[in-house]
Amino acid sequence: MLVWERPEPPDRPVPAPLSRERIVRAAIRLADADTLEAVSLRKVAAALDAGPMRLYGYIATKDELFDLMVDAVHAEIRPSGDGWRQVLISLADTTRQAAHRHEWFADLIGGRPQLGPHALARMDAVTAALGGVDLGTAVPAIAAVDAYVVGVVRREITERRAERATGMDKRQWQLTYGPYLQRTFATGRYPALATAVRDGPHLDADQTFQAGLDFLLDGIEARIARLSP
Amino acid sequence: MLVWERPEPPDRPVPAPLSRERIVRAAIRLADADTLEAVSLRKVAAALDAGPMRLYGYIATKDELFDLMVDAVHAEIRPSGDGWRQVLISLADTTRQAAHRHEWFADLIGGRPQLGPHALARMDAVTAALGGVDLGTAVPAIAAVDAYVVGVVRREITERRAERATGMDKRQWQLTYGPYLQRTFATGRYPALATAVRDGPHLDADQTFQAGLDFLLDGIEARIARLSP
DNA sequence: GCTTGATCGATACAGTGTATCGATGTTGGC
DNA sequence: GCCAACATCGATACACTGTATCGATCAAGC
Repeated sequence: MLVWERPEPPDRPVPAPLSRERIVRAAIRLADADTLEAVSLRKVAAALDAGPMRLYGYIATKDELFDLMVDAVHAEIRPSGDGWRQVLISLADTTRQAAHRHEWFADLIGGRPQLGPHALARMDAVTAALGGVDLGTAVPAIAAVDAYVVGVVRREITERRAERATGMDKRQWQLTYGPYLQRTFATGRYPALATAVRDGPHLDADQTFQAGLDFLLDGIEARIARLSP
Repeated sequence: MLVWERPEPPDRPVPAPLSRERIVRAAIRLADADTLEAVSLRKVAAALDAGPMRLYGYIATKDELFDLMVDAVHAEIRPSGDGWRQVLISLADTTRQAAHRHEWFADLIGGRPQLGPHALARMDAVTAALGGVDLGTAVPAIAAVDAYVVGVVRREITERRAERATGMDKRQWQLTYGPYLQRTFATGRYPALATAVRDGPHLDADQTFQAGLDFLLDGIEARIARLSP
């Protein structure tokens, strides 16, 4: 064959160079589209036209990939506002919104040390914004809001999945879990809970989130007021 | 061979009858001794002298086994006390203690709907104990405390594991993560966080937990006082 | 006593994370 | 310019996972 007739190089001549960022983005795409369990090193590698072992040049282990995914989400969390109260509200809100955008975030949050650059940057921003508050209050206050958000986000995502697993809306969910709950409530074993469910407030997710956050912030406010009258 | 010389039946003549409870106990033993990841259906079955598929007569799926494990832990959580504040403190404390006894609990808590009999019984007991509080406040208050505890417990167990992974005590941990943190702090990228770590309060786990819980309870108390002056 | 039916668990399958190590490409020495 | 030594990379392999399948096994009914 004549050299000048050499066929075109294949469509993907040189495999696109990999990077931690590309790997993390591919993993997040997989997790967003499905579940965290859908993220396997093989699938991530396949999405990048690479063999599984290729990834190990960039990440040491699958857990490290998860850590990087979590830190990437922290980059999306940018609390802002005037005054400590608004900043903490914003911290809670933006974290919650990020978890709603990336449901798998709820599975990882709080489960690994958060020492990535973006997580630290977010903590730094919040700490700076609370500059007016004495550190003895600010530090536990931030920790408390963080913990509360972790718990709320997990519960919310869990409930959302349960609803989605049975049908699509809340009506369907009640139809599926209803019989079981009806039966167990009918035993009369949980009388207080039954009346609370029947007569108590029927708050939606946003309202419940706000109510708990208000408790927390009111408690913090009381302490601040106590210290600087 | 003569029939009356028939050898003794094997040491385990009849395989011990299985039950959900025995299976769950075996799984919890495995998880307590190691990690949740150490719980595989094969190992659980082996601990009960059974083949893996034998378990499927009692549980439908591995997730269901996890749900049962979580509910078994809920049976250990028995909040008590006089007055709504003490009951909520007890709810938080006993939940936290259960998580410290079963570290894997932190991996599952909040991650699945908690509709098992013991979880419902615990919720019923708490709801009943808050009988004196108007339902519009009691329901979100319980939810908030629950969420807060979930977040705290996850953070605590995560930190404990990180410490244990590097050595055995906090000194070792600082020696290992120290250089990385020192380097990142030395960049000056997180000035507010750096001063907070340097000058802020050095609370231990118990104190941080108490501080956040106090914020929450003070906020709840304020609302109760506002409603019934 | 034989057939039929149900039950149970050994085998098999598709998938996982990652250790190993030979093929490959690159560089240094002469 | 050529070859050898070295480093790098990723295909193969391994041990393990949850669980579907379905043939062997045992009990019931006539």
